[in-house]
Order: sequence, then structure tokens, then C-alpha cells
Amino acid sequence: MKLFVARLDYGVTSDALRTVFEDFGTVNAANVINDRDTGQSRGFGFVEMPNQEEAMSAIHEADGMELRGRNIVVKEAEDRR
DNA sequence: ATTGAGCGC
Repeated sequence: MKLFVARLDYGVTSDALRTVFEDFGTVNAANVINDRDTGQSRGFGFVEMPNQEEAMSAIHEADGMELRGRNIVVKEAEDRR
């Protein structure tokens, strides 16, 4: 299951994102999206979790949680556009 | 350091 994570602090890296979600279960992959031209974080990212139950509990647990001073938003990801 | 309502090339 893929999770969409928004409102990330610009200093949050893919590795940091993975560490956060590993507290809720197994994480296959996590990546923060950076602007292709400037390389700066876009402030959102994706987390892939193989266990759906862990993924759903991660949504409920991590949505709204504070990370680096900002409250993040966690939702199920839409199909890649 | 920067901070937006946003779904990765």
C-alpha cells in the first residue's frame, strides 16, 4: 500500500521519512519528492508499506503528527499522475 | 534558512 505524506518540513529527507514510518511497521520504500530543477524539497513524499494493516494504522497514527515542527498529513496515495 | 492545501519522471 502506498501512502502520500504531505506538509513535510523542507529539511525532512527520504531516510528520515522511512525512519518515522518504520515505527508503525515494515517500510518497503520511502521518498521525499524534490523539485527537479532546484533540487529543493517539495514538502511531500511517498511511503510504501507491504502490510496493509500496518499501513492503515500508520495513516491513523501518523496523520497530524508533528515532525520537525510541522504537522504532517498522511493519506493513501492516488495513482501516480 | 526557506514553508504550502500539495500525489514521485
